[in-house]
Amino acid sequence: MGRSPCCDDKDLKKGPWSEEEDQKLTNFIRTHGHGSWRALPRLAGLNRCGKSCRLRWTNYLRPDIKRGRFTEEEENLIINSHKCLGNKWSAIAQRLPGRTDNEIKNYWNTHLRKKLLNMGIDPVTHQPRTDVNVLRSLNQLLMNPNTGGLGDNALRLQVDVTQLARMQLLQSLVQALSNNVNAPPPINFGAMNPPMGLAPLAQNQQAYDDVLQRIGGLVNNTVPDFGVSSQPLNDLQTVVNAANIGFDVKDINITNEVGASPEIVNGKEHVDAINDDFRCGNPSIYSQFETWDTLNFDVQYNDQYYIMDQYSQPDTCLGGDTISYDLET
DNA sequence: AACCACCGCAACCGCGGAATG
DNA sequence: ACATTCCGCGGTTGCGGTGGT
Repeated sequence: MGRSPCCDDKDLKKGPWSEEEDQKLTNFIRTHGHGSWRALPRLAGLNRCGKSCRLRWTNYLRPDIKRGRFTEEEENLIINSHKCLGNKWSAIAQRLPGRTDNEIKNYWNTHLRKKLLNMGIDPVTHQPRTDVNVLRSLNQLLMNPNTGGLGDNALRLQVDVTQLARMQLLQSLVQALSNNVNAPPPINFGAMNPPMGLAPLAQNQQAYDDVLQRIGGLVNNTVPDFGVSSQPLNDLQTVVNAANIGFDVKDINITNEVGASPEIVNGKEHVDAINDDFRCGNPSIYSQFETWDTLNFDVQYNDQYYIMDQYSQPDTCLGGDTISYDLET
């Protein structure tokens, strides 16, 4: 019931589109718009069903479609969006101008899924994989003499396992902190880097990069609720303490470059009530977080203060969107 | 050169829900 | 309120290209 008989006609052509068909479809839509997809094929002189025409147009012929390889930024955006939205390809596509849901879906299934699996991350939950197969392969690598037995690989694996345990501990910790129903959602750490040294940032490029990456990782994999209290700040500090990164979060604020007047909440500058309420899991307000919002972190490290700026994607923004950051003393 | 396996991608299929009568 | 039509979405398929043997 309620099903379209659209493609029942056995005389309708299926399969790859010819250049002539593409031309007919493009010309018709440029002149008349697509209107009713069902009526379009007849009006345009095409022996196709409306559904096939719509698909060909939206996935291939549309003039604003971006071709070519996905950039690293696009990859990150897809992964971050997938973390929050799951397989909502059309919703994800809205955040990548010029990319179609079909293209993103294909790219996910052929590249990104495997990439995450290779990184030991479950592409469904975006959590570190702890399933039997992973443990088995870890065990095999540890025992296999061809991989050096207890050589470099084994040591690296030990570090991985330690990191895994550390992450699970941290996640449990934050979970416990979030028992209050009014508390923000638990923070998802994603993959963590090995602990950094404590050398002064300015004299240690690696440490500097690690802090950037660690903060980026924390925020990037977090969709913090910057709600009407300073609770998220407390939570982030808790995380920072637990992760033993070695700096103090002094302030968090969001500024907005698209016209909203910042307001002060508990001494913190916020964009507005809607943005403050922004959180993962409520797609209806995703679009409220505007273009080029900036997330600022003031941090203290070895008695020095740093200002961390994180810029969102140049589109609507999900929490955790990050493409670049600057560190200023 | 021939065969095979794998991969990437365009296109199809079927479902759910909104719109319409 | 109900039946029917239409659209959009996510899952799946199958073809063509490519690389390995």
